[in-house]
Amino acid sequence: MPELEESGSLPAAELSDLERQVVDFFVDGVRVLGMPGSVGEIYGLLFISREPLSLDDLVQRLEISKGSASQGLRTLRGLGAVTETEVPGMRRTHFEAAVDLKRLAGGFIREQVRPHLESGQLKVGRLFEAVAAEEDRESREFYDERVAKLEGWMKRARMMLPLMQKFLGQ
Amino acid sequence: MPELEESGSLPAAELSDLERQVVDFFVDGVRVLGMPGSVGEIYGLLFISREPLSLDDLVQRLEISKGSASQGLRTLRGLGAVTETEVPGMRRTHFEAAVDLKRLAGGFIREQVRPHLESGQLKVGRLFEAVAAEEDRESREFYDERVAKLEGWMKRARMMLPLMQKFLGQ
DNA sequence: CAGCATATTCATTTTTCGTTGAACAAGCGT
DNA sequence: ACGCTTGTTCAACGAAAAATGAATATGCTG
Repeated sequence: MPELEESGSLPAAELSDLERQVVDFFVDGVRVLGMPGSVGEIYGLLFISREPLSLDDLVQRLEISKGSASQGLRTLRGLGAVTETEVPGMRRTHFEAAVDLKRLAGGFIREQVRPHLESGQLKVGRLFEAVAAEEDRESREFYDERVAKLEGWMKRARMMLPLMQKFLGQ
Repeated sequence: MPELEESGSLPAAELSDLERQVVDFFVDGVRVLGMPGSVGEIYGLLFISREPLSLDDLVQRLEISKGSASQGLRTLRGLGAVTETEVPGMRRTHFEAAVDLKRLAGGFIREQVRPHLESGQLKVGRLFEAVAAEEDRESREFYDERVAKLEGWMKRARMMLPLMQKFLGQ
């Protein structure tokens, strides 16, 4: 009795050698960026798939839970790293990987980088207030210089973002 | 009986408001970069200290274990983010924060970024081999295009490093 | 609108990662 | 050489993050 694999919803073929390697590549990649490995698995498999995959495809082929798949897809959608596509005649929604580097970088910066830079800026503001409360003049001057340096670093970081995007954009 | 606080090695003053804020600022900062919070605590306190601190100073003021302090300092030294200084008449070695952005960024790139990019490059090489093993011509062409795209991304990432360093340098 | 297929949520379990602290090592001063 | 101060290592522990899967929600389709 031969095992079928598609159309219906059956035994879920194991990942090929190539697929496994690509998935692992992206697992490492997203880990470096501070995201859970399952996000990398999902993006990796979509990246190397010739056709869009459904949530259930991902669950079966990657052997992860529906919960992980759902949450991972939400994250990737938020980043603009996957897009939903309607596959004619199929009910469930399918996903494919966005492979435009500019878009990917933009999503990451928007979702993961900017929020930190913004909250950092707020904190620097509060730091200046804390410095002003210092009584001793020499200490205050030292602290002020340090916090000013911090402010400069943050400014540079903010300036670098558009630069990066420009560089990555084709 | 008044509590003394310095020279000897006694009760370890609590962090001031300013110190606490700076420490927290760097805890967040290094977390974003994927490092343990204690590394941020240590760097933060050194950053806002007018004089170099010993390992024991860090243990007492931050209320962390010697183990964390030792390991954190090792990490920071590896990054070039702290330097050892000899304080005359004191046996134990003291540390101060390096506050040159170029140096900090360089250390981070060298220790944390480059290794990943290099192993990534190796993996892309193996991916091309795996693609070559694909029998079906159309599939092979698709896979080859995708892996080539990956290779391009890695190349861009490598090109961006010197750009960043140049931008951050002075 | 009943019944089924699909997707999300979230309390619980599992795994990963960081911290602790005691044991150990290194080296200075007497 | 010995004791004492300082620093490192590492097994065990604990906290935090991720994965799971059952319960719940959503919404087609007939």
